[in-house]
Amino acid sequence: MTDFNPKDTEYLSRLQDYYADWKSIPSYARLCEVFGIASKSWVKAILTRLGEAGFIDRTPDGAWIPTRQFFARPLAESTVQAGMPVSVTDTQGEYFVIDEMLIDTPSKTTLITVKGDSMIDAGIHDGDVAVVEKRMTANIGDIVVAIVDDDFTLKTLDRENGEFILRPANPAYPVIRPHGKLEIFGVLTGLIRKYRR
Amino acid sequence: MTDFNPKDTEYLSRLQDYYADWKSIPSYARLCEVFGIASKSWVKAILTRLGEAGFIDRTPDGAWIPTRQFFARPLAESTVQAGMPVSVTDTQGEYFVIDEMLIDTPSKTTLITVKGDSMIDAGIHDGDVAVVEKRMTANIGDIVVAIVDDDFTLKTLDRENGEFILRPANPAYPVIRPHGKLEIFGVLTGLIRKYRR
DNA sequence: TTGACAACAGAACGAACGTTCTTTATAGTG
DNA sequence: CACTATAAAGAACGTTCGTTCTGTTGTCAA
Repeated sequence: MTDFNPKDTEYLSRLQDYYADWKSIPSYARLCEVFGIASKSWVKAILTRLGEAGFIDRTPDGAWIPTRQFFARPLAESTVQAGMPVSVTDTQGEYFVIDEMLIDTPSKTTLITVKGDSMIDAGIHDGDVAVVEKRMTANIGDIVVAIVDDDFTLKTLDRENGEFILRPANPAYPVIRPHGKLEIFGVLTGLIRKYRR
Repeated sequence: MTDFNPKDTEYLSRLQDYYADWKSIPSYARLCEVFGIASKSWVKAILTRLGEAGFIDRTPDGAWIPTRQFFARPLAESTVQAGMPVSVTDTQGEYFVIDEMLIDTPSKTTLITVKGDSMIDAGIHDGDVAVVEKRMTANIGDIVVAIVDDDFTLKTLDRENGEFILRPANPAYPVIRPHGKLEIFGVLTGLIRKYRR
């Protein structure tokens, strides 16, 4: 078995292009066309090398699947200490898939556009998109989407005199003390902001 | 053939969760386990309905693949007017793909982890991930990643007496007045935050 | 010019896969 | 109770898949 060589880079990009189109890694027979070769066994050798290089992996069933590295978005790190900028260290080898980072359980995750500035001190602005994992329990200190009197609100969950309360992150808004029922709709697990360009 | 019914929603969720883990749609046999049923033919019936509902499709080879709708998640809208919560309108039919929303030009986009709190008043916290589109020009008012004296920093671009300056969004930090060269590395186009769970 | 190795091609084979058809269980309805 | 639709189980079958083994071609160096 030979090592991953520059020629395999070409095969990798062909595979990436196919995957971008079809969102799946096809059979060896179809990969012969994709790679422009005629030998299934050689396709297997190529995929094995790509696998050893960390771009693809296999399921317990033996099916080839892309890894994080396959989607390859470089993650750099800007170190700004005490306001004085230090260099961006291009963290080689570290990769990052946005959807995967933000969403663990797709079926339980909802996105909610935030309206209002009642959480502005927590860095949550009007128009931001909140990533909310639907569940009925939360911990003190979590930012939650709560259902109070049949209405939804995004606040920090806290406790006062043994009762749950909902704290805004803006002194201009009052603490919500739900008398009676407090239902949790979900917990804030992520935040997305888009700047107009 | 029956219509897509509420029970299929459960099967769809299972499939989405499996796909989130393995990035592939497995064989009917494995889907029996995933769905918790014992019949391959019924799995096929389910997938056919999911296909007719637009969540999955097939390649020319017959392999099942996810569609855009498969990844898209519902975008709800929480209207919080003047701090008083109003109901979440579950915007039916509106979908949202995070990667696609945040990244227009993948090849020019870099992700940078933010360190420090010099932009905290702009709602950019320590540990947030900045989505940066690499380009050398920017407009006044844009939040930019600038290269000052061979160092990188995230600040708002402004102008003072005909000279470019970099404003932090935190009164505790000084305005940076680069004497001489000011290079723009890129422009902030998005922001991602992950809350620990 | 020969040897060695990398880069494929091709065939053979058993296992797994998708498809189709038939049968069974469950739930609702009149 | 019988009838009907839905939800699933199960078997049977031809095709395709991945795997393995062997054969061929090209290239470069000694």
